[in-house]
Amino acid sequence: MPVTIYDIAEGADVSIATVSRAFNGHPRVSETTRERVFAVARALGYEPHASAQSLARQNTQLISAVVPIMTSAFFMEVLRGIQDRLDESHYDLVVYASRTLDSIGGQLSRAVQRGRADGMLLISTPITDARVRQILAARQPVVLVDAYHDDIDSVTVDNRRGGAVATRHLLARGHERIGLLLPVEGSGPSDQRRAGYEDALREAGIEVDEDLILHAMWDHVHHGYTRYAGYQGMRELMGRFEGRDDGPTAVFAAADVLAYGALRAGREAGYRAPRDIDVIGFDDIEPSAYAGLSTVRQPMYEMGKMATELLMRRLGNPASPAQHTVFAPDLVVRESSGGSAEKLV
Amino acid sequence: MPVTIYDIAEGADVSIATVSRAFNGHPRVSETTRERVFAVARALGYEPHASAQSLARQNTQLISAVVPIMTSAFFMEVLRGIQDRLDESHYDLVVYASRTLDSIGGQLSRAVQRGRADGMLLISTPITDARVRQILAARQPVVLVDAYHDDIDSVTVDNRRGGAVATRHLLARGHERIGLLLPVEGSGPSDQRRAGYEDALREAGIEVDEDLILHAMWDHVHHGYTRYAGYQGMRELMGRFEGRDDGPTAVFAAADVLAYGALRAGREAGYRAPRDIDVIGFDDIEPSAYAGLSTVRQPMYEMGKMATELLMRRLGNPASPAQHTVFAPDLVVRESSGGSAEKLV
DNA sequence: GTGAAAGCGCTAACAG
DNA sequence: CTGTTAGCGCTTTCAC
Repeated sequence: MPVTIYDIAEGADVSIATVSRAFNGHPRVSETTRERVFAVARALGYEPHASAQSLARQNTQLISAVVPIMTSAFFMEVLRGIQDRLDESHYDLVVYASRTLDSIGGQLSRAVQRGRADGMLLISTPITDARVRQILAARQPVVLVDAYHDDIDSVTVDNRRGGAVATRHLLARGHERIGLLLPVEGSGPSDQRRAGYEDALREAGIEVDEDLILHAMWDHVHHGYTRYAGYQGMRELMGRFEGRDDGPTAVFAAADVLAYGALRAGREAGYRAPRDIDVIGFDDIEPSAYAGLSTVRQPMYEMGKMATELLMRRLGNPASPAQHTVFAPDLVVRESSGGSAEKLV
Repeated sequence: MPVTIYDIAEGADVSIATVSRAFNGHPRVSETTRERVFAVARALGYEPHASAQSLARQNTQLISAVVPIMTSAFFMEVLRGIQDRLDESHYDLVVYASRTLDSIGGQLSRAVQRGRADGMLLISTPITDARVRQILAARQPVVLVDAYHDDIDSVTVDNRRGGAVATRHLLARGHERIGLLLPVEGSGPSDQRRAGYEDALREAGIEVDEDLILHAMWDHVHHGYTRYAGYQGMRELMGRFEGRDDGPTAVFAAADVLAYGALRAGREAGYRAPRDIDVIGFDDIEPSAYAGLSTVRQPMYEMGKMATELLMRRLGNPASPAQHTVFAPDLVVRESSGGSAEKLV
């Protein structure tokens, strides 16, 4: 039978209140009783019951993270950051990983259940009005990562600037016909990346050509954030310029996974990057280093850490106005756009 | 103020017991009152309080997973399997990711706290006697993944056979001097992989040469499971045969990350795989496909799923004898040992 | 400094 | 079919 404060109260000949105080470091417990309590507790192998504490204290010491699992490589890095910050706290992490972007609503509902967690981290979760209501109704502190809403704390990378950085790199390499591969329409971050792409082109005095821009129409459940979507997207893009001489000489894929698929489609068509076509992605997930993919890096670890930091603060101060942290993206040049391959592996 | 069963009992003009019964699908509640209860609950936006339920029911509907975060790529795949199985249940997942293999004890302690979770998944966690005691004392169902102990359910891959498979592949490619790169000594899985390596050599009538075998002495906190350890290990190995002509013509790295480092060290020394040296790893984590690394694949997704399945069963039947599931490893030939590179990306 | 007692919100006998 | 009541294990006033 598990041992409770009653057992140790009896053993130490004090009341359960004193045991509780002793364990919670309450100042007004005499040194001698405190020691006696601890001695008995140790002898009996006592451990406070988490659920009972949660109920009495009205908090769980749990924070939850909701994440679409197809962003796994991205999430792992963010998770490292979360974990590092959490290690300094007394919070544990419960993970709600949804298989598709649409089932994420269900995971969210579980995560916001009363008494489940004290706060919530939403990673790469598209924020619809319905979800905002759900979140607000839960009266739980929330921090968004890689997503944005005016009224909710968020940590993002400057996607627009990132899009521009990627595009400028390609422009600097002499390209003027630059394809843009996007996930399905309506994703906040990728809309921004597109805006950056257009910014850079206009800067360079180049007109935006819709023929060069393509939204994935595949893998809708993953909102087009898959290798397959990139593969099909690239084929489609190449198909548009079949037999013409004004096809793209470079491609900016708005996510690394899209770039992987694009590289493959290009390869199948006989194009090698960067010999025949330059390719750059966005994210810099782990495999990209091995694939030699040029990309725009999001500081995922830092984003996770910062998001957790913000959440910890908000836990202590729920009323303060929403805070938005924006990280700067970094250009990472690898062989897919002419960089040296020597840094690989 | 959050709404409780008392509020909805009052609103529906029944007792709290009836509300509780209605929500728990108890058969003996009349259809009419049930509907009335639900109506009021919906109107008031009632949601049961998780902690209160946990305390009263003496279970949390939470299962925990303890994992060393440096096995992240491995873990992500396992996590997918866990999540898929969990989606069919009413359990949520709390993740204890430790930064080093040594701090895993602390995470374990948090995970086993009374009232925290109903069961536990230990991923790639070395099982010492002290930990076994800790686990047993917690009286929590536990399933090990990628780790083994007689008295605890486990899901593993046949590491010995995997080691033999990798080695035989190299032997079949004509190699007779095969280097073996291992993490620090004493890791269960890698000891088995080494045993398989020796099995294969003996089968082929080749004597085991200790000079060809090397334990990482770097990155002790990660028990040598890092790229850096592989890098240094490979340099050390090459150093041993400096100026001799009996150096290894192939290397079996007991983990993919070690292989990455080894490839790099080889490259720096002017060796390219597979032109000058064959390299094969173990695990088949995601980047390996991009790196073109031949490897022995562990079915990580299936292992996660199976482990969760076993845990669910044990939750219902705590007393049954420990069950050990062993998966067969798969050889995956890629360009680092002569396979076609066309499948990359 | 310590104890008594009233919750925290829900479940589960036990009655009826 | 439904209500009463006693917990689940711990925290926290409020007294002394």
